[in-house]
Amino acid sequence: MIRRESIRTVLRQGSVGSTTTVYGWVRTARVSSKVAFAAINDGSCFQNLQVVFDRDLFAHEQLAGLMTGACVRAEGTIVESPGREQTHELHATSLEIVGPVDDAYPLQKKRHSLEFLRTMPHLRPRTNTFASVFRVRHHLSLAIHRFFDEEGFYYVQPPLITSSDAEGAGETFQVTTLPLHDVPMKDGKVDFSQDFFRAPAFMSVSAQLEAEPLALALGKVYTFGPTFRADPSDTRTHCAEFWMIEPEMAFFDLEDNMALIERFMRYCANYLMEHCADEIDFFERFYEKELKERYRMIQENEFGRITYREAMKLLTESGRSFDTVPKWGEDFSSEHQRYLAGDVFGKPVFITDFAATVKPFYMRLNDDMETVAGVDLFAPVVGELVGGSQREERLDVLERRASEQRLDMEIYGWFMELRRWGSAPHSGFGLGFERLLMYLTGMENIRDVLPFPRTSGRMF
RNA sequence: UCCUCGGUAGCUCAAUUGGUAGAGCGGGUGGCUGUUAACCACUAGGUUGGGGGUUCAAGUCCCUCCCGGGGAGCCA
Repeated sequence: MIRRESIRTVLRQGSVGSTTTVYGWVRTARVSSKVAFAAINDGSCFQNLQVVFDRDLFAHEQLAGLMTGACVRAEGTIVESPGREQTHELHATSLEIVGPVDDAYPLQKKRHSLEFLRTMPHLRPRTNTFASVFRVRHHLSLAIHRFFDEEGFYYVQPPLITSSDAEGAGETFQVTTLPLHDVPMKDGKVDFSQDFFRAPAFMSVSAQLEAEPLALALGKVYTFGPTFRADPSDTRTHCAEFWMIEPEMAFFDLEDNMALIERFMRYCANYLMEHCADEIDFFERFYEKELKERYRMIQENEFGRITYREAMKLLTESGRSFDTVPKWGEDFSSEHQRYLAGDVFGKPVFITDFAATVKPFYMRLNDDMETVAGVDLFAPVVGELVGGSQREERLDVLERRASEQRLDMEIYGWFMELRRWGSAPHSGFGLGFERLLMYLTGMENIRDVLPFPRTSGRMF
């Protein structure tokens, strides 16, 4: 058994005068004639531990192993530090170079570009930036589970392999065991009866369709899992494999839905402020100067609220010349989103009651017969964070809208049956986990908040 | 897929109208009585993304391909 204390434990609970053993990776080392210093980090917290070496006790060759990136074990006494930058440090009595590095080690103690670090996903977690991102990612995940648990939701796990392409979502990855060099054909088409499921199968692009039946039995449910999109879109906010949170609630209308989204965002912001203070300080210093203002905006203010109709009016009367002209019956472009969330409101803003033509068939038709009870939450910088709606619970209306959008009713058979027997008003939303993480860390590329990002054309 | 900007030492970047490729960091060697991404001295390190072209002469101009950043479209 390896005996050691984490640096987090040493710095937060270690008592002066006690001895301890730590393991960690060298961030930087300074050797002078009488004394040497090494800052080591084991990932347990943002701070490094300063280890001090009396040069009378350590051979020159041994200290030469304290190169940036080397894994070391240090044993010693915890003392108060005379230095300004840390309250405590470790006076070493022994040092072992557990995993040495040579001069080809690519990470230096100075700052690297994010582009360079993207080429080495196996090493970049050893940087302040990525270790912080992944610690925040952990805490945000926990915050999400806690929030929904406290709100009385059940965590459900819909399948990742599905039979249907969720309406409105993007392109799918197909799952097959058919031999790609010799695909069986029948009547000029692929013979899926010979495939694993005896039918075409896809990676899930949304859990919503499967979440609805669970909500209409358990009341309030949420999903939190990976989602796969084969869109060729190459942008800083898109990824082929990402995580989504998709709550679905019986007996929630659109107002209830929005109130839930607001409580959710506030809970996450509060939780991270409490658990990731060092990381948030770091991100504010190096990545997003207004980061804490962003948190305050979520914690202390109601989000903006505006209908699609009002938003269109605002855009057309703004006097701005947009590349895409805003037009009733069409969706907002990203410059429209940026204008509304960034310039007009300066905080996240709900857009509600969209023209029915821009939203999928399952959103509830409003009494005006031309808008639907959908809601999008646009945030400055990252754009669309949340998309949700009150679902259409009236069978006749749902069937009419589905046929208007020329959907294959066979695939949606069971979805229709939910409305045929014991139908209930219900709502839900979907939230991109990585986009939320981007918003709350200030990172501006989705590839930098995923440990091993998968994007079109690149597996790293 | 389209538009746009870029690719120079391991990293971050310089290099005037086309005229001898440099610096800081990192590495090596030595020095320094407690440093804070320490400091001082010396040193090694380059087919300027690949290929082709113009020119007496190309990192610099032209063509083409590759790779990366940003934007558009689509979406979360």
